[in-house]
Amino acid sequence: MTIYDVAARAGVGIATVSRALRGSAPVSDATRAKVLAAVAELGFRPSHAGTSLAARTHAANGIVFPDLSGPYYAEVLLGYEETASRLGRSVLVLATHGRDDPESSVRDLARRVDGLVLLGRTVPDHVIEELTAFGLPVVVVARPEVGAADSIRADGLSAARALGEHLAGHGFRRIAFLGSPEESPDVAERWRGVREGLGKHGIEPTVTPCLFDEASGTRVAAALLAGPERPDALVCANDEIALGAIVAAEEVGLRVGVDVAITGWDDVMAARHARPALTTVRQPMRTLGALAAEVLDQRITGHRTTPRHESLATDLVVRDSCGTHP
Amino acid sequence: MTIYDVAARAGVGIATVSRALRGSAPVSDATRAKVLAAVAELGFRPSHAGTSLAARTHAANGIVFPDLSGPYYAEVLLGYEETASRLGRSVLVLATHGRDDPESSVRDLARRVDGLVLLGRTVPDHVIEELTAFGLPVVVVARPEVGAADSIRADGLSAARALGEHLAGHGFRRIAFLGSPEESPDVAERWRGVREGLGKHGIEPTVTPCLFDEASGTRVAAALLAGPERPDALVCANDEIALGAIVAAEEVGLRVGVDVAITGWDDVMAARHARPALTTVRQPMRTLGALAAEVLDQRITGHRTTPRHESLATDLVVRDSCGTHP
DNA sequence: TCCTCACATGAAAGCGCTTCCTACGGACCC
DNA sequence: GGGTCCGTAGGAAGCGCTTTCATGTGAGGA
Repeated sequence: MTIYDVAARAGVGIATVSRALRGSAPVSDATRAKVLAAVAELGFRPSHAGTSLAARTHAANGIVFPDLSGPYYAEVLLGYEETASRLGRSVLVLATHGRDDPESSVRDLARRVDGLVLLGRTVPDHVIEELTAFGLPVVVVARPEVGAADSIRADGLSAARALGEHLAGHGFRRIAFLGSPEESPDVAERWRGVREGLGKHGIEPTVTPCLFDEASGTRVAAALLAGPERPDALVCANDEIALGAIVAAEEVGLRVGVDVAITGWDDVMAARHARPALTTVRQPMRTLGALAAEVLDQRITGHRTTPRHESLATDLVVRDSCGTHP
Repeated sequence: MTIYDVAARAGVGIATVSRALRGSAPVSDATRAKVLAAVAELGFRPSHAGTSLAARTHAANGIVFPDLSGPYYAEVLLGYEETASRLGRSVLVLATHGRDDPESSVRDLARRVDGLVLLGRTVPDHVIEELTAFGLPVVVVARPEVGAADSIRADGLSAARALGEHLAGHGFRRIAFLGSPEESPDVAERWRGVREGLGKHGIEPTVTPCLFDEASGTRVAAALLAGPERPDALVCANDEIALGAIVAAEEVGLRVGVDVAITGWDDVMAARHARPALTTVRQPMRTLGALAAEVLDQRITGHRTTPRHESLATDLVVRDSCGTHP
């Protein structure tokens, strides 16, 4: 079932079929009707490979995740897919997690899409620079600006400041931050904001490195809470750490929100169902994904040629884990 | 940067380059070395469209979700992507949720992949039958067998029976099932199992239709708990409904696990962080995805031509929301 | 020494589409 | 009524690759 069959059925040339279908050049109404009738009768759908080869376009976007576990990325993907498909593009996903050669995987992916969205620390900067230099539109999400790539991020600074001030207002003084600022710019920003917010009240928080999962949260929090200078507030770099920390606090008999405040980041579903409910920061993840698709589309279609850098606001969500409220 | 450039650089014909790269025919060691050197120097990577057109293959799999929200599907996708990419295939995702014409979207997707995985009720049976009749390998997940498609599911029957018996053992007698069995075979299976488990103890549960989200869970549970014959156990078709039901119970001052038991299904992250922690059923979602990729690959490569139908075991996870345990 | 054969290689024909270039009419103008 | 121009349509080239078919080369046998 090729364009030749349709052309033969409609009694026209293949060029005309192509034009009628794509609207790339004027076709008389009568001819268009004949073509469309033939297409319908034959159930013709253009071969993607053929189109792709001839038109040098893929009608597809890629999206690269460090990994897909956790609710965070799923939401981003959802927003991305929704918008991309509305713009007529398919979505190819790639998770670099646990992959032997992420760079090569990303390069391969780059050969079959018109543009690429990269989330976080998936590949080194030089790979991104190469891709953009090659002319491929790239959008980085939750990652510092690099090369000619567009970038989108959630601005955590003001929310982190607000969080710091809020904790100080509750009277907490010995604040520990759980997370590794040097490993991720996002975490660094949160750390900085919290520090600034607390600084206004003359409080100097400490920082303890921690991986992004529950088990690490439990382990690190347990060590801190059993230590000599027990903190009275644990500010965690994400919700999973915080949920793990709540477990640790409960295990040593501390009342979360009373004896020790615990806060997270991301507002995953578990955050509002935890007891006490977790104070956290909500990120517009679906919007992040949708915006990435849009920004990428502008580049692909050539509607824009200068880099665009967007920053989305985040919201502090105060619940009970940072102290009960009147 | 095409195969011609490589051929010129290596001083051979393009056919030889193709053979050397794909191993489709013998090439002398010396020639192969020359070709590989040229490839490395030029940084050549074959055009996907070209390969795809000539070889009539896409080296890509599709996966179609009803929607991507919720932790459930993200895990399936993760397992799928991991295995598919290990098998050398890219993954194209499509979420039919909120789409004006899911059938057409799926058909379009089908034109650019070598095989397709469909989750749940994304498109009508006749579409699947068409696709398989056309020769496209299709695997359905969490959906009844259809046409020549392979199928993979999680067996919820025995876990549901166990759940029913467990609740009866706790002494609960007025059991309400929240979910719509007629809308989904999965839910029907859970309903049936719970009913059978309770039936052994002479208990006849009721069923109340409910959508798959928290808000619906809260609404339906609130109505039931305020009704004339207040149930003492709510068996929910998934965790989100159950988490919503917990909220409803708390709002009317009932102690979950004491005054009313509440159970879910899926074991999402929030289930173990809820207080009381949610009794639920764990499904091997990542394995489901990985198995789908493998089963699909066997069909694509032609290693298998007869349909395969797999059923994976699920586990009852007993926590505190169904009554405290000694 | 000549012939056969296996093996390695190149030329060329597609794969299904887009698009440039050319050709054909009919309408319009002088 | 003849020439010009515009709108429409077809022929054919080419996108980058795979693969068939034909050819050349050296090793081995007679």
